[in-house]
Amino acid sequence: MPELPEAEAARQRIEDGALHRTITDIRLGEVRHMDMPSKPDRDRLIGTQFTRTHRHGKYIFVGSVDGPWLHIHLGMAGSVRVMTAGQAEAKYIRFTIVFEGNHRLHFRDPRKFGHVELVEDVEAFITAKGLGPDALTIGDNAFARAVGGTRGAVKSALLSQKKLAGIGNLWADETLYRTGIDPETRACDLPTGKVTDMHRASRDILQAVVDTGADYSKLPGDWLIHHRAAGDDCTRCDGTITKKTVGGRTSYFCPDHQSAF
DNA sequence: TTTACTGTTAGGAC
DNA sequence: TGTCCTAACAGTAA
Repeated sequence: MPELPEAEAARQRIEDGALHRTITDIRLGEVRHMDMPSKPDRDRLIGTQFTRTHRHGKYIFVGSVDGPWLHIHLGMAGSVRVMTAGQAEAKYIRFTIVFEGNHRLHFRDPRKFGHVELVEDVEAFITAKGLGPDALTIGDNAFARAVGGTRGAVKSALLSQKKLAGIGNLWADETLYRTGIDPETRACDLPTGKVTDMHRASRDILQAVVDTGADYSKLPGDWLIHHRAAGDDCTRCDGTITKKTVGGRTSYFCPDHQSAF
């Protein structure tokens, strides 16, 4: 369920298990309708080694010192695993990098919303995509500029990768739940203090999820993530969790303690 | 069998 | 020109 924490966990797995090994082969699985590197692009990587990783929002990059970067986006259901020789293949593997000794980096994506491509320059790529600052490292002022001024629903602002890169549906809801803000509130109507609260909350939430390796079962029981069902009891007041579509996304919130401004 | 889904983006409305 | 919203993408699982 990939948002920033899953992308960071994936980057870490790549960092730990896929660097400094010579690439001997690249295999594609069933990739109809998916964007994947062309044969010439794949051939460019054969014989090289990855030496570094980078992540911006939900976008993952793996690169060598002077070669191109491989960009992986997990989409809606993608995941990355490093496998050693002898480990069984899973289903829905779309892209495999084989290293010497049959060490493998797998990109698994049942729903095929993810993609993989070669990128020459990470900064230029981020600029071209129009991505905002990374949600984990953005400062107070930049956050206020990015999210504070817009006229649409505050939840839509949090979800906009152009304003702020990395927050998805789940952690946008979690942020608003913790800060007591109705997801439909116009961002420009929020008092400055509330915008700061949102920044702190989103950063703390994302960092906490990253710290668990994006294992939701290790997150505290009073988080909204464990109560995303209409009719569940609110864990912060006597209210009831309610479901509503905001900005085209399913949103869970508590109308009792999440107020409009 | 029907419905919902964590992300991104093209295209249209305002 | 800019901002915002909706629909569509593909496949699975409840």
